[in-house]
Amino acid sequence: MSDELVAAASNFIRHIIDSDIETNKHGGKVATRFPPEPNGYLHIGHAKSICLNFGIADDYQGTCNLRFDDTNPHKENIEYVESIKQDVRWLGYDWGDRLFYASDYFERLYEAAVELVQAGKAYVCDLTAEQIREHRGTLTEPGIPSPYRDRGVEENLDLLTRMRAGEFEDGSRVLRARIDMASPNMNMRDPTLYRIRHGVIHHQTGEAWCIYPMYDFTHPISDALEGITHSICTLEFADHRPLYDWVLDNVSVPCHPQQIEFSRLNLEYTVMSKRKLTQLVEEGRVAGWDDPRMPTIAGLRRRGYTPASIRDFCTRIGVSKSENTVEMGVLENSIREDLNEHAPRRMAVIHPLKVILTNYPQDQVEKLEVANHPQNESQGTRIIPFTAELYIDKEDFREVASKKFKRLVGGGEVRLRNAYVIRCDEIIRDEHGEIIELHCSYDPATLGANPEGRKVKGVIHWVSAVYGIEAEIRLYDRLFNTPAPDAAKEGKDYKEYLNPDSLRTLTHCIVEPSLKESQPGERFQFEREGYFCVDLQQADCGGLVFNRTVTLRDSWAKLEQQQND
RNA sequence: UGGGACGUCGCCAAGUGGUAAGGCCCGGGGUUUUGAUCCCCGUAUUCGCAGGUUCGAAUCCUGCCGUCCCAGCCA
Repeated sequence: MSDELVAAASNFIRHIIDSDIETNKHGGKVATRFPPEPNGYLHIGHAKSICLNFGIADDYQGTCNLRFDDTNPHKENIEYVESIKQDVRWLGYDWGDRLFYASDYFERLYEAAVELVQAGKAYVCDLTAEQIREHRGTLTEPGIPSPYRDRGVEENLDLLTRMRAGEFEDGSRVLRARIDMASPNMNMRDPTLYRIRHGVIHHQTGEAWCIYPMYDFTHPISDALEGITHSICTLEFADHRPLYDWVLDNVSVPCHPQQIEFSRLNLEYTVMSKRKLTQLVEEGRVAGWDDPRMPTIAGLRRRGYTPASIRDFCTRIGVSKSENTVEMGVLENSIREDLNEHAPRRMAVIHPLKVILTNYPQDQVEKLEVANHPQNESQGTRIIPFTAELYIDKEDFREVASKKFKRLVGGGEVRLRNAYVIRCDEIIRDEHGEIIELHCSYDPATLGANPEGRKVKGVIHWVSAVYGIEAEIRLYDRLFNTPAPDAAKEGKDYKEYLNPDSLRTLTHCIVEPSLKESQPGERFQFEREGYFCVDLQQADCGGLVFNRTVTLRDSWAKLEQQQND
């Protein structure tokens, strides 16, 4: 994290913490937590929360716990637990010995429930889920009390004990808080505290329990038991804060953490809800949670994003309470900035077009020593073989083109990057008129020197046809073709906006020979093309596979686009 | 029509009564053997709207408008 120059932006949460420290509200301590539910993989929105919580802990010499909110064994599993730990660690954060599970507190949670019952503040309710819903009222009408609301303490205690003992079926009873059925806040209309769940094996507690506490009961108590000072969550929990405070005010806990809500991240051209991401995975719309098109941490990692770039992104987008949708350009800027500085340059031809240098000795090989980074000598050099047969990219040749096209045209000259200036003398076609080869001549005086008496503007990349190696290159684009797939029009499903061209796989690309030794996860800039990384899962085909992380900025493409409009 | 929150440049976002930071995007110019990078320069007389208080308001008050969230035995 040493090269993070971007200072942590001022935000309203830090203001609150500053003032709490000033007034010694929590004894001057700062303790946060990141509380994921292990029911899916982490995504870039979670990264925002991770950076916020761990970042605050770092900056205030406080602590940040990793706590799994594992109160719903139906949806949770150990694979998710492991992936979450891996992703948080990969992002560069360390929870030290402060790894917790809400399930660590099941016994104490149960004691707290007993305490509420004894105080007449909770009761066992025999209504069905549907009846409870009917009794709850609506947004504009108060609810009506459950017929079981005034059960005696002893009966409630007995029933709760038997719920725990497994005497009742799923759905037959719940424990409810006794608060206010007429509250304008739905969350306060006698919320459910415990439900019965037989037959599920919890990934941490196994079959020890058949009743499981609800989030609204678990979260405040877990926070308090861990001595959390600032319990940061997203906006949709703001309505739950009165309940959070009610729980802490009505059971015996060591402290009363403060819940603060901020707005979650939305990103253009993707979806962020766990439900939708899970659906994309389960329906095979993508290749898995780590598909490079996914906004998951695992997907971004496989795409080639660095932890530093994601942290940088998170500080750039800031933290506030307003609804927001961040443009992809911000994320792309973060990774480009990192990779521009750190990624070694290489040459790779994505759409090969053969070039034969007719005046170059046909069996000669020149070993050109080339810089790995144009602005950073410390990255050293490498050797690239130059031969009479080369490949250039089809996109870099046009038979005829306007003056604006600064690449190779029929009869014209262009600079081969790090090598000679060549002239296109002849265009060779197959029987269908398709261009299959270019015959060119090179100017021997132009290696590391400008040609005499003329200016050659264009520079294109190339790879020796003799020494180049074949590779598969996967070009990724946005997953959806509309900026807000979530805001789908009436009757439209977000999946209808899936971009059919989000992945283009090119199998016969030619890359320079030095890439043969590259390792999974290694990142490069393919000059004039973009940033690529060696696929983490490459192996299926035995060969080299490169994923395009992001293109280079391309003012030529922009110009051409404008001309076409 | 109940409750909670939010509205500052195309997208984020500072600003907390003293005269609109910054980033991304965008436009113009320069350097360049990556149409990349880098470097300059430019981009809100105005803060959802309307009133009011004040010498002075994005910041305070009143009213209005718009957007988001809430009726799981999910988190």
